[in-house]
Amino acid sequence: MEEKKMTIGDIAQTLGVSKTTVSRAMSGKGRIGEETRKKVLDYIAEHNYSPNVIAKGLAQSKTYNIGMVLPGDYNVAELPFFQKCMLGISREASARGYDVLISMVTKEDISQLERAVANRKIDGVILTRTLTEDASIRCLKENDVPFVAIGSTADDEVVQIDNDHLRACRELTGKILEQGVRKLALIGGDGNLIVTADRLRGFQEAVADSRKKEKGAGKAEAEGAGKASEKAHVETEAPVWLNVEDSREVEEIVGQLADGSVECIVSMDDYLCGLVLNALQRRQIAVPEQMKAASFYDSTLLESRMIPVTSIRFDVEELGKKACGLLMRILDGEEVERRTLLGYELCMRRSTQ
Amino acid sequence: MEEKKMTIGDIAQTLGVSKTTVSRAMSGKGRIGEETRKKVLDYIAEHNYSPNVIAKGLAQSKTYNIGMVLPGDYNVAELPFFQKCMLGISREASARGYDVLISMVTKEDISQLERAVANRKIDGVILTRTLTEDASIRCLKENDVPFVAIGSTADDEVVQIDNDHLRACRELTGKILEQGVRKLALIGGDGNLIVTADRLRGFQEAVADSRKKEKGAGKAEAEGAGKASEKAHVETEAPVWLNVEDSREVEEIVGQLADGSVECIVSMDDYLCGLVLNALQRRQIAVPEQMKAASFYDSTLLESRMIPVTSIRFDVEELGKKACGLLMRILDGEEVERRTLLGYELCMRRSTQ
DNA sequence: TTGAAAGCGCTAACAA
DNA sequence: TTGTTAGCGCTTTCAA
Repeated sequence: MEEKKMTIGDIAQTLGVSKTTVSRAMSGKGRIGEETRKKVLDYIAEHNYSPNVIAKGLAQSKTYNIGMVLPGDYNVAELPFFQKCMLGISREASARGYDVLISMVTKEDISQLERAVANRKIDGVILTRTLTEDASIRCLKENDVPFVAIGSTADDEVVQIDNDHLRACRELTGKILEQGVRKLALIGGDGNLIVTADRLRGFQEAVADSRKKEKGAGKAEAEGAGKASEKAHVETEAPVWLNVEDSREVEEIVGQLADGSVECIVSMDDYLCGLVLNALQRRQIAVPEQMKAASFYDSTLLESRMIPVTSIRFDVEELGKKACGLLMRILDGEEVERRTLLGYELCMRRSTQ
Repeated sequence: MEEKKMTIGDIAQTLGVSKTTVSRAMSGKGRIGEETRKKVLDYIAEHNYSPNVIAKGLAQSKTYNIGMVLPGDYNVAELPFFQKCMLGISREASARGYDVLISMVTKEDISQLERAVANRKIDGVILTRTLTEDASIRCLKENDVPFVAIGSTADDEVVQIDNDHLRACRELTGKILEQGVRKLALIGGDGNLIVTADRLRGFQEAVADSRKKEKGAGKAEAEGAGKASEKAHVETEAPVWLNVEDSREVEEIVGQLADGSVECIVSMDDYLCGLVLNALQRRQIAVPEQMKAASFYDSTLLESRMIPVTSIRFDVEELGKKACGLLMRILDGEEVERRTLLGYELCMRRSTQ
């Protein structure tokens, strides 16, 4: 009853041309008279016909769908990161005539992705995070499905894009150290994630850097001050906890740190940082006077907190967009850069003053 | 190079049967000899062939995709609700052989949904929220796309499913009133959302109810107490703020309420409640001693807070699953109930003690 | 510049 | 019980 059921054949018939002509007019491929072309396009516009993408896809062995792989784990999935990323991807895909199909996977179960691949429902895939031992990546490679990974991976064959977490964490840590804070601690989540490892390295590099500088300074001083510098090094040795999951663990860690052995706690995401702030508050430890805090992502999770929290901000929507753009280029047969690093923004706030 | 490119024709040929036979063996439709059937299925299993769903779809005018419509607004999209919902939907869909295609829409721009519909990429749609003036609903109706709405709407033609927010809010409010709290306030977000209206009504009904009871009690007393009861009524008149968006507004509201005119603030979602707790903390108002607080959703947003917050918990994954189940039944041509109300769980916690 | 015809991989009458 | 034959709506050689 709608124009909906109109086909390329109907148009051809009423216009007295062949289906081929109509097809050509729309795609712009192949020679076609400017006149007839206009005639067809006008008709199409007037009756707002839109072609059946499924049929088109069948003929071209394309689907005009891209798959987006999301974590299906309970707590992880809630992070605002994935939603923002989805926005970027879906906008970019939409602008290019693609739709986004989702597959929610866990470390153990990637059946949704496997199904989408086996059913040939997608032309390519965007992974929204990477694991050290990534079943999704294996699946995609085995089936020759083009994909790009948001996040980093050691596998050089993988087209990957991410914010520069290593540098971000190094700069953040460095800035805090520059402010005169000596004793830092780092708390992070899943150690299987490559970001976690990257941030850890950034953190450690900054700490080591500062130690080196002090050593230099120490040496200069040492000529008059003897062993004083020796102790400074030790103090810069920074404790790290990974695979931290719930508030119980955080409580315990904060308990251990609160004895004055540490001056600033860097958390690897806003959820963890929230738990840290919470634990501190419970112990009546004032931020930033008695303990400083810094975090990653700068999401709404911390927005509603008492003190503005020093944080790294990533433009996640842009990340999603760029990732999608990369995938599109791959689908178009272009060669693309294997590794893209996006920037970040350091937001120094009251929590580390 | 993979078995991937195998078609029903190849199988038919190597097995010396017709394509129809293979098709029948797989679908179970039409008569077919138990023997040949087994032969075909065995072959398929052995070579792990999986049929081309696109081609199948074209032949049946089906896509085996359902659309999921998500809010593309910035702050809203971050709510954990949608992620959980997505999990439920995608699990159920997957189990039934469907994939999930996403469309992110805003109040002004539903172009992604329109595209998916125009391109016939989806067999049906699940809306994850409803607006009073809903462009998505209009679009779906106009194009005869089957859909179910998560959330409520006045439109009786729409198949809708939701948790019973009205009762939930009424019970929550009632419980708090029963505890002897007199003066309540309600803070909510977008007044355009039907849930907002429902919760408001629940709140007001509970307040009115309690007033009525007091009136009854008041009358009994009145014989000896004169005008005392008169005042009690006035105190139960509860202030309501809707369309509250950011921390600035919340700060202002809490400032007004903190003069002792109100004993408990009910927030319509965890984000708002977080802002309220924040504002209270800033003013050194102790929860629950000086001000009680209650919220909706019981999400991780509040999990990392000092005090456990009284809240309504909804099983959102279940909601998504059920919604998807409903849609599947509609797609199968079944008649389904127009309105499904799911339960909730009242979690009374320290914040209202 | 245009059109006819053969597919894309599958389903579904209709025969056999 | 099985096979034949048309399609589904579009693209794409290959001729004209």
